[in-house]
Amino acid sequence: MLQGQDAAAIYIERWVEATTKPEPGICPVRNVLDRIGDKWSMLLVMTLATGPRRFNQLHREIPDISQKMLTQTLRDLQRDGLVSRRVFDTKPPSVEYQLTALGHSLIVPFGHLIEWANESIPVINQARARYDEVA
Amino acid sequence: MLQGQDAAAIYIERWVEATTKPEPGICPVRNVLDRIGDKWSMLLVMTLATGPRRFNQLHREIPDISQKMLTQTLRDLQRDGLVSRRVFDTKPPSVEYQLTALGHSLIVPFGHLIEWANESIPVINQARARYDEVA
DNA sequence: CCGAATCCACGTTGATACTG
DNA sequence: CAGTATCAACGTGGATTCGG
Repeated sequence: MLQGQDAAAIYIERWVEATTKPEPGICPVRNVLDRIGDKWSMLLVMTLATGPRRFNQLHREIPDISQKMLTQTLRDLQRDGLVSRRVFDTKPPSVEYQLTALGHSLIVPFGHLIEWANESIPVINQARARYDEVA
Repeated sequence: MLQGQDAAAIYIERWVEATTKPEPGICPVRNVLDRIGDKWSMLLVMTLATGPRRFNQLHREIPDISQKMLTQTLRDLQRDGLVSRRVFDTKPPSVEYQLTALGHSLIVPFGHLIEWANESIPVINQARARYDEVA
C-alpha cells in the first residue's frame, strides 16, 4: 500500500486510468461510486461484515430501511457479486445473505474513507460554520 | 496504515464508532458519502488535484457539467473546506479555485477506492453477466 | 468572465397493500 | 418468512434565461 505525502500523484494517475477507459457501460469509478454513494448499500455491507444474516434479521437490525429498499439493495449487491444469497427450503422459507470475498475486500478501502471521515469531520464542521456565518 | 487480512475488524469498529455518534446533524459517514457519492464532487476534486483552476477553465475541462452544477458543487466543496476560492478583481473578474489541505488529504483514501474499483471491475462485470443471464 | 434564478424532467426512495 | 406490486413524494440535476 502506498504511503507518504506525494502518494497523491499515484492516485491521480489511477483516477485517470480508471476514468479514461472506454469500457462497456460506464467507467469503473462511477460504477463503484454509484453503489457506495447510495443510501443503504454500505450500511448493509458493514452489517453483513460481521457475519451472515437472514432477511428479517437484517430488517430488525436496520429498522429505518423499507422492505422494498432492503430487497432492492440486496439484489443490487448480489448482482455486483458483493453479497451471496442462499435459500433453505424450510417451512417457512429462510434466506441467508452473506458477504462474498469481493464484498469483504471492499471493507478495507472503504474503511480508509471512514477513517478520513472520522478524522476530518471536526474540520469540516468548522469550515461549514465559518461559511454559513458569513452568509 | 493498517494492513493484513484481518484489518477488516478494525474498520468495522471505526464504522461503528462513526455511525453511533449522535453528533450535530447526521453521522460523519453520511456527510462524507453524500459528497463523494454525488455526481460531480470527486471529479472536481481530482481535476483540481493537479493544480488550481479558474471557473471557465474547469468548465472547459469538464464540458458535461452544467454551469449550475459547476457553481453549486464548487460552493458545496468550499463550504466543506475542501476547496478554496480566490477572487482577483481584474476586468473582467477572474476567480481561482484550488484544493485546500483538507481537500488534498481526501485524495489518498479516495485513491484506495479507485484502486479497488480498477481491480474489481472485471469481477463485478462477470458477476453481473452471470446474474443477468439467469434472469 | 462568473455567476444567479427559474422551471421542469427524471430517478430514487418510501408507504401501503398483497402473496407463496 | 421473505418477498412483489403499485402509487406517491421528494430531491438531484439539466436547460434556459438573465445580471454585475
